[in-house]
Amino acid sequence: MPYRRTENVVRRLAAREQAILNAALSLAGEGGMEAVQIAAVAKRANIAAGTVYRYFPSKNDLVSDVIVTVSDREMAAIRRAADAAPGPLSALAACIATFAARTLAERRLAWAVLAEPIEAEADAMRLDFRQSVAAEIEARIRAARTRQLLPELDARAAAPAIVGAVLEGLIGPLAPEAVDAAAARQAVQETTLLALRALGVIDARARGLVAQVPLG
Amino acid sequence: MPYRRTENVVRRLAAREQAILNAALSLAGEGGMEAVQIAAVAKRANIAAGTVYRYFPSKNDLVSDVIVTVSDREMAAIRRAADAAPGPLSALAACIATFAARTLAERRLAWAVLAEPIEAEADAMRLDFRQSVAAEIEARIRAARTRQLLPELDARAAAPAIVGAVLEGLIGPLAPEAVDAAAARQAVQETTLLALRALGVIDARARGLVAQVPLG
DNA sequence: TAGGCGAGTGAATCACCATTCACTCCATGC
DNA sequence: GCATGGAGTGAATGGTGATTCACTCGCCTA
Repeated sequence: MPYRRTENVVRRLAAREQAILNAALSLAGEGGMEAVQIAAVAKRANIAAGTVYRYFPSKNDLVSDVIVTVSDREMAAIRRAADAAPGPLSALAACIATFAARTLAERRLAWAVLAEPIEAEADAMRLDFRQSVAAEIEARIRAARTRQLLPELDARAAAPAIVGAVLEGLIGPLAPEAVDAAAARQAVQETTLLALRALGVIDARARGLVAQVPLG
Repeated sequence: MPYRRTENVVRRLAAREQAILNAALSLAGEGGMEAVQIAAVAKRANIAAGTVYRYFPSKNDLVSDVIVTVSDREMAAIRRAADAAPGPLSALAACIATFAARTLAERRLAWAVLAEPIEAEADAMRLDFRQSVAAEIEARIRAARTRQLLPELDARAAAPAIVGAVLEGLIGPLAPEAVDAAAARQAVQETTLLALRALGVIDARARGLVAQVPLG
């Protein structure tokens, strides 16, 4: 007769799955996706390599889950910031600035999850994430355009470009290193301004659109 | 007594090295860096795998050489286009548009050489390439700023962002596919306009700065 | 033309990791 | 208590792909 799952066991299983996910996440945050190796994840989660496979069918599934986890968290933060803004234009600004600030705050993880090419299967999740960010920006652009707050432009094409500009400008290999919090804040503001100008907002700074920079 | 290298031999050796480089380049252009495998390169160059190692100490060296080759060619094209422009602002526009157009014309190769993470050693060459492009753009921005043709901005930070916007907007995974030559031309123009607006050029189109789009 | 250098070869080796599986052991259910 | 389901283990396996090396053979020198 099959055993029933004790309350205790259920909790332990869930905790262990979470531990594996956390281990993978922290490894990705430290050394990029290449550091996410089953042996390393297992070690960090204090279990044997084989045990990982009791929770995730394959490494790809694990990596996918890591990406989805990060994606959900980040998208929620971005939407929250944008929704809290007083108008369409400042929502757009908040959207970009939040994405920029949080990305910069966790450079390595963001890079691993957004930019590093990986196995095809997990790659789909990464694409979803990028797509979500771009879609959100695109939606905010359209909202602003509807109210005549932006000049005519191709939102569908502009959104990915904005994502690229933020990533490359802030966490790409050529991006100037932000030494301290002030420098980081400054970099986020500059990048947001650049993005808004690209979309046709000439005087964002004067209008106070980039004043409120989210933490990270 | 060591043999001297006959004229014929020298030519054959050079030809073979070139063949290997070309094989690697075409493979990268078709399937990205992961397609650049010693066995595949050797096969395409009609030689044995071991022979590759008579010409390149390691795969990394081969990949580095591929990147340098592409980099030199592209940088020359970009500089040529910019230098041929009538003024600083149109030089800047030409610089960006040329980079964009040529990148789009060879999406896969450009992606392989500019964006795909690879082994650390070869990665240095890739960085050099990105750095060169960004530096060129940065220089053109400064030149335009000197003549008061652009508003105040941090050229050092803006240049990488422009590179990112072009890459992501044109050949990134989210970029709209350019179906035909007209669509490609259109996409390059849009992206260039976006970049110029980001830098504070409000009426680039009206001023005809993006009219002349290089081929590819 | 004989002798021998060194380019060319490609099967074997090495390294790196994901994945498997025969086994252990603890908690469950009677 | 005792039999047993199933989580946990980690050494062994397998696949992929770079790199090596003992050997062959064509071309150069004398």
